[in-house]
Amino acid sequence: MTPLDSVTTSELIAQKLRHDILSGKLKPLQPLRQDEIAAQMGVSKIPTREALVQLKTEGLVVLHQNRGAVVAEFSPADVTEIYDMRAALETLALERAIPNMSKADFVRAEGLIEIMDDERDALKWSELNWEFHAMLYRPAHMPRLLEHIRMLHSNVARYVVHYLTSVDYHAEAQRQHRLILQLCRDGNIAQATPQLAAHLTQAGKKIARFLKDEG
Amino acid sequence: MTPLDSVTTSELIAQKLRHDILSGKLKPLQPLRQDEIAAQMGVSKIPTREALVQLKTEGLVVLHQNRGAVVAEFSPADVTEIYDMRAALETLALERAIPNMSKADFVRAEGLIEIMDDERDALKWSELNWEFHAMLYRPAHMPRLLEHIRMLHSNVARYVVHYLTSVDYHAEAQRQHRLILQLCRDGNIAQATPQLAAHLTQAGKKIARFLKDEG
DNA sequence: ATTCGTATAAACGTATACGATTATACACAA
DNA sequence: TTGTGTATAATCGTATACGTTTATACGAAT
Repeated sequence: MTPLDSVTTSELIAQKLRHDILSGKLKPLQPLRQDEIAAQMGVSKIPTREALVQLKTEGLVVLHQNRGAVVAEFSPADVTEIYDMRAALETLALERAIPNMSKADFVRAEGLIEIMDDERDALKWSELNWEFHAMLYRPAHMPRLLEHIRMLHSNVARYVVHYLTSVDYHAEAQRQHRLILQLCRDGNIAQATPQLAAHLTQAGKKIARFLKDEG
Repeated sequence: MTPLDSVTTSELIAQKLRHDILSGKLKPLQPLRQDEIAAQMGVSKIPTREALVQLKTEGLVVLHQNRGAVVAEFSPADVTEIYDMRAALETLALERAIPNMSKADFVRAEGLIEIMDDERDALKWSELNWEFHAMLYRPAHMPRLLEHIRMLHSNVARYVVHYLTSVDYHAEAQRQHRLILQLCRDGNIAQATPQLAAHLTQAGKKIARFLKDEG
């Protein structure tokens, strides 16, 4: 809007909607009306529409022809599918990253784990969790791969937050994080990747079951 | 435009642009001007913009703030990265699909291979090649996974077509296709998935090297 | 000659406006 | 009461219009 915003209005709206969806403020199947969002943000519908197109391809909203957009809902089967994809892609990323990891990477990863020990807010913990994983994968120097993983992660982040607020999974997750990090330090690709895969598919199953149980 | 088109104008434009990019009619780094495209299609800029946003997230175009869109260019490193991702995701899909394959699936897959034997047009061959691979993965019943694979495939399709018009890779690819299909018939997941991975990474390396050599 | 600044044109991003589609409410008939 | 048709409102999708940003051409200064 103002001449100084170096980022486009569409992207600002997409960021806000993304945040509201991931934090749970906007719930699955909730309709997202263009006029309403535009008015609330003080802009017109057009950047709003472009933001919705963006979020559609990210998998966070679903668009129906002439019937508007709703927040995407994921079935338990969808969640396990996404975690299976994550396991496939993240093991690839880790495998390629380990040979390139530096001492500084290990220090920062360890620092993140320690911060996570004390973080009680589920949403913030989830963000730190992503940052930890991303740190493990960045040394692979595969930007497209990282972006795909980020999108998959953000697809299930809502459910992770929801799960974490009900069940205390932190301790077990942290134990696995420390184990994986140690295997990275050792340069032990052969054990690190299956450990990561197990970490992810286990989490996926837990969350899918949780979703199923609560109906 | 007319009241009868059941698909949105944005999607029509996206389809046309996608086709023109994949077929090589629009070349890497070529600018895509909104006004020009809109005038050429006889519509306004707005659906054109939405189509470009869509194609951006598919990785086929790159958008620069206030400087418009260009057809995405992939470096050799990008191509190998995408093939590595494909190998990871497609082996997952195949592994989950094999237990669900039916006799009809095998018949149709074999039919596709035979059609491909006689197809000389590189673009059409590439489309048939995708159809063959998709057929192997559909029984997995993982729609999100299939969609991700489709996007990755379309990202490199241009370069595959380019490669195929210069180098005769058909015979070797067909041999590998027949081998993989036979392993699927046998229900031999343990051999089918590494064979598929080899098929893909080999193709990726060949195409990346080809790109590098021709500058 | 090269560099810098300015004017002009081209292209982008968004607000407004309007026709088309879908949902909702209500009357009427079975 | 229940179902069906129609009128009305709400919402979507796109064209037009306009201000802003970026690129290009040209002239002045070093």
